[in-house]
Amino acid sequence: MNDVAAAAGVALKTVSRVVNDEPGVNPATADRVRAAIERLGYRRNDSAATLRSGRTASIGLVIEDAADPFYSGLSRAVEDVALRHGYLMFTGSSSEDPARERELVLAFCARRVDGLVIVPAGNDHEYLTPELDAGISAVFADRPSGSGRDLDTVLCDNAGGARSGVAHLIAHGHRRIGFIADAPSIFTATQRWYGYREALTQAELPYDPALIAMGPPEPTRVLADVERLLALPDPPTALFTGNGRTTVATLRALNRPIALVGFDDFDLADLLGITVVAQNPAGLGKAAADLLFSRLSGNRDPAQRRELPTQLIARGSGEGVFRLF
Amino acid sequence: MNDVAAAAGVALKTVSRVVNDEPGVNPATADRVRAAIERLGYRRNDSAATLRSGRTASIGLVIEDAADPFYSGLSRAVEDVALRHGYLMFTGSSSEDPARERELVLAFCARRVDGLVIVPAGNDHEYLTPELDAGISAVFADRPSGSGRDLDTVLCDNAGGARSGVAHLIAHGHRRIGFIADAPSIFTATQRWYGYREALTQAELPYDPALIAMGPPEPTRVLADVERLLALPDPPTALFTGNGRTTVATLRALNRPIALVGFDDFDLADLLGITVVAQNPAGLGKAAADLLFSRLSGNRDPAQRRELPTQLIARGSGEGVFRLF
DNA sequence: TTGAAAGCGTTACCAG
DNA sequence: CTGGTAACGCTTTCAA
Repeated sequence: MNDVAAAAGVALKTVSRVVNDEPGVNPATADRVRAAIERLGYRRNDSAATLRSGRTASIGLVIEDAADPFYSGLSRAVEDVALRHGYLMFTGSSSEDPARERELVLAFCARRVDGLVIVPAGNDHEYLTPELDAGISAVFADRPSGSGRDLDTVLCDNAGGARSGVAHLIAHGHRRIGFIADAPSIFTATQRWYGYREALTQAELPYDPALIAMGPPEPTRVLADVERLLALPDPPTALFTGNGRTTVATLRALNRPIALVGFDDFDLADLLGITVVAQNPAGLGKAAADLLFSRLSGNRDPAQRRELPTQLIARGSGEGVFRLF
Repeated sequence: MNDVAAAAGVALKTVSRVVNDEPGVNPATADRVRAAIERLGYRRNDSAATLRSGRTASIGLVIEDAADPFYSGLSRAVEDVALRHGYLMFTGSSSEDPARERELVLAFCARRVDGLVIVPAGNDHEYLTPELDAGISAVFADRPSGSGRDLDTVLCDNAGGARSGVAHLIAHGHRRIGFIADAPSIFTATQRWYGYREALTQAELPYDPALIAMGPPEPTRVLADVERLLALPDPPTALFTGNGRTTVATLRALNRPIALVGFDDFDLADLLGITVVAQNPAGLGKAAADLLFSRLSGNRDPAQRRELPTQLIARGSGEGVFRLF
């Protein structure tokens, strides 16, 4: 910038004004400066600007896995909002590891991001307190935090969605419905389990623990659980699966038709004729990012918790019409 | 850092040494410094470190769309390599818009990233020259650049993959094979088209332009093209589709069985029984990132171009066994 | 409309 | 092993 100033025959500050589109520069002078910038191939060093001004115009996003379609949809939505605000985005995948989540978040904070969107892998967010005190804003998406300061949170209606999916199966005459989902340690899995039970209660159906299969999302585990459920003396006539990965693993594990509704929509579910309770990953990301940017522009309201609706999409597998076998 | 130094009763420089794990600090002194750091909740400001040292320990990744499974797989692989090296990653989606690609890249450069992995949306990368001169490393992934300096490039074997897929259909007796793909302006589409023609030539089959349908990846366009091909007086008995999105759009457009092989594997292709030529997005990302980090650690060899192999996975649709209809 | 000087928080360099 | 001082490239503040 010094060189540019010298080349253009103006003061450093004037170059700064031109670079930042600040008002109050003679157009002719500005043109001269811009010519010098072009000629010297000058590019502003944002680190220096950050150091002085304290604002980086960047945010950090921590998700579970960038390669998972649900989180990549969320990620793209956050990115779009950020870019519209002129912000850049750091991304990191926690792989469901609280320590890695923490490292990523703190590394982003050391880079002095202005804000964070976090899909919590862990439950404890005390480690955020010093950063929040230092003025960094943060929003939780997809899952809430169990501890630490009360922060903006955007979730989907997990319990309600599961309730509607299970109620749909009940409406089609099913009385024994298997529930296959992630481990209860995962917030969303527990909420959907809760919705499953609510639907049974509303229909005055008994709750049978033998029909519940919650555990890690590995295909082999799901396969074993599907086989266990179907081998019961009084087997389920329908299955409700707790998320996209589980639905797909279940489909791969099945070798004969059975009524099925899955939480999460996924690509090609339409061609396979799978009835799903769809949530909206992009909507979740957009809502979280919008909330973050309202904080960044000064919103000091109490922390809010938003819950996005789900949508039941009937495609056959929940209504006794099977394409897959 | 000043406060920490005061609290620990040492000089600024000593704190810096402790923070950066530099050798030559008395362990007792170091402990005292660390205690002060803990007590004051101090976090190093990376912007200032960057300003002084010139290294940011961060890279930028520009892909076509973070929500696309192919690019999200690539993205996750790049991220893993970066994190293993202690680097953070900026991500941006170009949406196939050269101007947006350029803006993202230059914004990353203004943040003084040490390196870039770029999936080119545009063909002209002259704009990179000043950045490269300034010492930033860059690697192209998935597609090469048409102009600008010769840079490391990682591609998959597009022509060879298409050739093997089409040859597979020919081996199963097909003599008229439709080719549905992205517009010829996309490098990968053109390469695969080339492979398609090679396979015909090798089998001494005629090339019929009426069987070619290249254009934007919109479902409506694909639908129209599928209908056009099937309505030909001498319609194709098989289709070769040029990428994952096109394959899925084609499947949605079909209403009766026809032999089909698609470029790109995708989730659930196994359940749908779709034969594909699989490329490896994670492998592409890893190779590109490895190449970038070898440059960052001083490798000054001439730019290299790597081509990753593809793999034909037969699942039925290419062999006359259909699950979908 | 323009400029000069101070200072952001760190690391580099040289001295002790 | 430890410390002082300069400097990184910019923005802020104040003055002209």
